[in-house]
Amino acid sequence: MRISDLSAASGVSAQAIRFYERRGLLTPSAREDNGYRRYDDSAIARLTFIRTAQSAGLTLAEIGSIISIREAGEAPCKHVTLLLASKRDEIQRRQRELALLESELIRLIDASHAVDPATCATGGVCDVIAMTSH
Amino acid sequence: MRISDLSAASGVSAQAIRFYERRGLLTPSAREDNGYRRYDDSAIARLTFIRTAQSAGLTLAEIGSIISIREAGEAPCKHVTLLLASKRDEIQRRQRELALLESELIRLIDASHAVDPATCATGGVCDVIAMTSH
DNA sequence: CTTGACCTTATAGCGCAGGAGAAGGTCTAC
DNA sequence: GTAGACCTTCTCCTGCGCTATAAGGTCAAG
Repeated sequence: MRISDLSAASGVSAQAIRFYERRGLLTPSAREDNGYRRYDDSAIARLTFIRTAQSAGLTLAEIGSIISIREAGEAPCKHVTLLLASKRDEIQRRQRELALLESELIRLIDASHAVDPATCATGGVCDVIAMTSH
Repeated sequence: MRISDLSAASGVSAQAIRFYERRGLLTPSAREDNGYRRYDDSAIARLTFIRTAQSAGLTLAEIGSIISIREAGEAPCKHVTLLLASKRDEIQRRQRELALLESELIRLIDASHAVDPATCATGGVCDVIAMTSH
């Protein structure tokens, strides 16, 4: 299988496949005499794994760390569990940040209805923005 | 006032101030004979405005659009209200995405407890990740 | 023998908000 | 006169995940 076949079979662009290779996520099983990359079917499964892990919110670096452990002959289970838990924590942190920002925005939008364009912030830029609770 | 004075008065680095200038957010009131930037007190208020708007989730481009309207002699109220509303929508979209991702992660973490490292995914990389609901 | 479809590498760019550093000019104090 | 504290412009670097382009090699069909 050559790179365009792998691309067609996996739905991942050839450029992205080469990019993953540079990141250590997927190595061709061999090279042809002319230097072309050669892949076997396991490459399709590998790309599926990468895309699935991405959809679970993992970065390529994190995905690479899982693959490294597996290729070192160990089971990455414990590592994966820790990774997923820290990702969950990160997302929950981010959710709290967004909730704060959302309520702030709603407050500002409410306040904006009470502002008169004719007299607002003639010295500054915008009175509504200035009402942000810092 | 020179750039380092403005930096000290505002808490914004001199490099960031120059960066804002390139983005059209803050122009020095004049240049000294030697080319040094000169600022008056309104620059402090302008930087405070920029930082406040940033904390409300606006990008520099969006902040610049508000400033442009004000400098064109108009009140940016309507524009600001629209901007804040679309920002709120964007954040709510992002919140929904994160909530989905969070429940997915929690599901995977739960499932990971049932996996045996000795027998998991010997052909692939990781069974837990593969359980992601696509 | 040339066209066209593939492949290779290397490099640059996106958006976002700056930070870091080079290479040089300027001004004051000692 | 020289140290050092400013200032100027310029370009590159960061993280993230690619995409796009250039410049060239390879191979089968017509």
